[in-house]
Amino acid sequence: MRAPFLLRRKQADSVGVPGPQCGEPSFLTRAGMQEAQLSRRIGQKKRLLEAEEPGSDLHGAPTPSPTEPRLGQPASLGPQRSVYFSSPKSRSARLGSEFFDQPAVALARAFLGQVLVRRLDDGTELRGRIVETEAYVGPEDEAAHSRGGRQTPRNRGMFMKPGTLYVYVIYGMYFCMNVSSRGDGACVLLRALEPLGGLETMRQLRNALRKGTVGRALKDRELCSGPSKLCQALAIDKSFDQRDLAADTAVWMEHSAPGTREPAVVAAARVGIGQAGEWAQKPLRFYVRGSPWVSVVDRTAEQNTQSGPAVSICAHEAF
DNA sequence: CCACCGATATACT
DNA sequence: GTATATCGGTGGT
Repeated sequence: MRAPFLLRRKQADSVGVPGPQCGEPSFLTRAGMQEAQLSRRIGQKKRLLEAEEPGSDLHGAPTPSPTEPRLGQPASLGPQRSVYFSSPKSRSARLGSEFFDQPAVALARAFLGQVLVRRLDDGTELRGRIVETEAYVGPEDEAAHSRGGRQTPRNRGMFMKPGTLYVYVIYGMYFCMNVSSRGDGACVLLRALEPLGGLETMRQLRNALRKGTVGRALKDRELCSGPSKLCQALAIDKSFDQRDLAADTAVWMEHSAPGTREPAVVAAARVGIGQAGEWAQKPLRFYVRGSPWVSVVDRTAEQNTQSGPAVSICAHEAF
């Protein structure tokens, strides 16, 4: 049962990381293998992929671009000021540093509806709307990796400037992706996306890493409905740890389309927090009410949350 | 729908 | 050695 998984790993190893990117850390593990593997798979299935997804997926050549200059190009110089009112002309609604500079709870809520974008080495852009997040508020938060002010090589990203990614390995085989917020040791975990573009590539990436039967096709709802699922679907791994979401060329966040209504938000207890005492109960998980893309629905929390459809909450909501 | 289980890197007792 | 911000398969209700 385990054999196919190991086998795939070995094959990927022997193929090796494409590694053309200057500046990419060379200790890439999974995602490096993912992309190597994906390139091969895409080679095989290119026609299939081209048939679907008229928009953004796979317009480029399957060969990886020679370099991926990941430091200091567009975003840091660019149109930082008008994040909220970016001109209709500039296709870039990219969120800049100032957006991430909010306390964890505010940022966790503000993320809902925004679009996470991942550009692969071959130019493929994968997109998903954020529908579920969790806030980890800092050293006082017993459920946070930064509890008690702990700082280790692993969680350093939590203490870096707002917008810094904190990607860590969980249960030995999966990744979770966080964004540092304002406040030392505070961050926001991304838990679920509504996939918007590059779904077939996401399916490939997810399938490539699944153990056991390789056969069955994943439903759209299984692509990004969980913190580690979305990392698989977007090929996010440890090499993304401590990158700047406001400046990186392979991953960034875009403001939701103008005119998009604020989603009704449910506040619920965080998932997978067992031994964190009172902190385990606090409503620090936020998700879009009614979204089918959320990983775990909490009916009780939905009843206790007074927010109905967006129209009726205006008077009462106290963000 | 649910409970159980195994896989297994990292931090901590 | 033990716990963990998970996932997917199996088998039950």
